[in-house]
Amino acid sequence: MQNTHEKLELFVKKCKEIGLKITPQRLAVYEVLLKSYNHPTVEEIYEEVKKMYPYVSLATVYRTLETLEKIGLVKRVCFWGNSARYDANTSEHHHLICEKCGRIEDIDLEQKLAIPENLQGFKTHSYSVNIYGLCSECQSNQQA
Amino acid sequence: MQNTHEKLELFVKKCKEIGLKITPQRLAVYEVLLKSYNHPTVEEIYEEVKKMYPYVSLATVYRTLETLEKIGLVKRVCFWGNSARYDANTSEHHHLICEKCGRIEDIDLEQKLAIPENLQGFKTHSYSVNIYGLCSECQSNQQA
DNA sequence: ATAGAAATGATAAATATTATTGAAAAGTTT
DNA sequence: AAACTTTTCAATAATATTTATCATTTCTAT
Ligand SMILES: [Mn+2]
Ligand SMILES: [Mn+2]
Ligand SMILES: [Zn+2]
Ligand SMILES: [Zn+2]
Repeated sequence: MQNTHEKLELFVKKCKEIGLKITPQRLAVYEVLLKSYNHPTVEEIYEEVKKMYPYVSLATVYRTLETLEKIGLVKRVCFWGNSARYDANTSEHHHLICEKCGRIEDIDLEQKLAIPENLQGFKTHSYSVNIYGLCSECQSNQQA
Repeated sequence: MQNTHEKLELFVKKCKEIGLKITPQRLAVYEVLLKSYNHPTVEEIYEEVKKMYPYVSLATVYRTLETLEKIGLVKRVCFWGNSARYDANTSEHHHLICEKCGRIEDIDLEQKLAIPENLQGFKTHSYSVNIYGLCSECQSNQQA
């Protein structure tokens, strides 16, 4: 597992390769996402970035996330609620989702699925497992 | 596997039990979803319902889908794009998603995952697998 | 048939996302 | 370095999606 600093260096390297400019905003958006483990919404990332760059625009955050996704450094996750959430952890991993509050946690599943490369005409390349349930907090709230 | 008619009867029965009124709009929305196997968006369901009830309101479709989900007759799926999609197939099954065009197909995976009832404090109750790839149509388009 | 409760339709409001645009920054050529 | 071209930026406008409001209609039990 790489640390934030190494990941940021990788980002800089990748940008140079592709010919993307390394702007403070891009770095800030990526850094915020690297440091957050709760799969934040665009709005949440925006609020965090604003602490460093108060004049940043929400549209810039949207654009940057789109760019980061395109070059494969972040993933868009969208299993709950109706706003997109992002994840800087691009390694194959799975999610535990609270159906009450929407909390999304990473989970490392030992069990692996063997997915055929071709399935119903699709050429497959990855899979993800979402496990649904109630987080501990929501469980205690429900009892009350 | 029940047919549409049986499912609609079950719906009527369930409504009576819970005290929900059986309105033509509700039946129409559910019927449209029962007959569609492509996980349509709300807008798509609305367009279909309008063919039967030209004066139906989009808000009613949203409301009805929410109600149907609440009583467990439909599921909201949201893995691609940024509008909700619905599925009247509530049995445990999984999905094949084309990352190019967003097509979502059902898939019957023989492999099963054994999910512990308790995981990281969560009380789990179900899981779903999303397999990502390119549909056959998008594969041929890409070669051109 | 009537009354009361609940649902609908039309529309407004709220959220979420994308497109546009002019300016600034960076890169190139001379 | 100046002039020119290209890329990116930020702000805003525009669009898309979802939810709330409320007067009216419909459903259901009596
Ligand atoms: Mn994750
Ligand atoms: Mn399905
Ligand atoms: Zn929760
Ligand atoms: Zn496709």
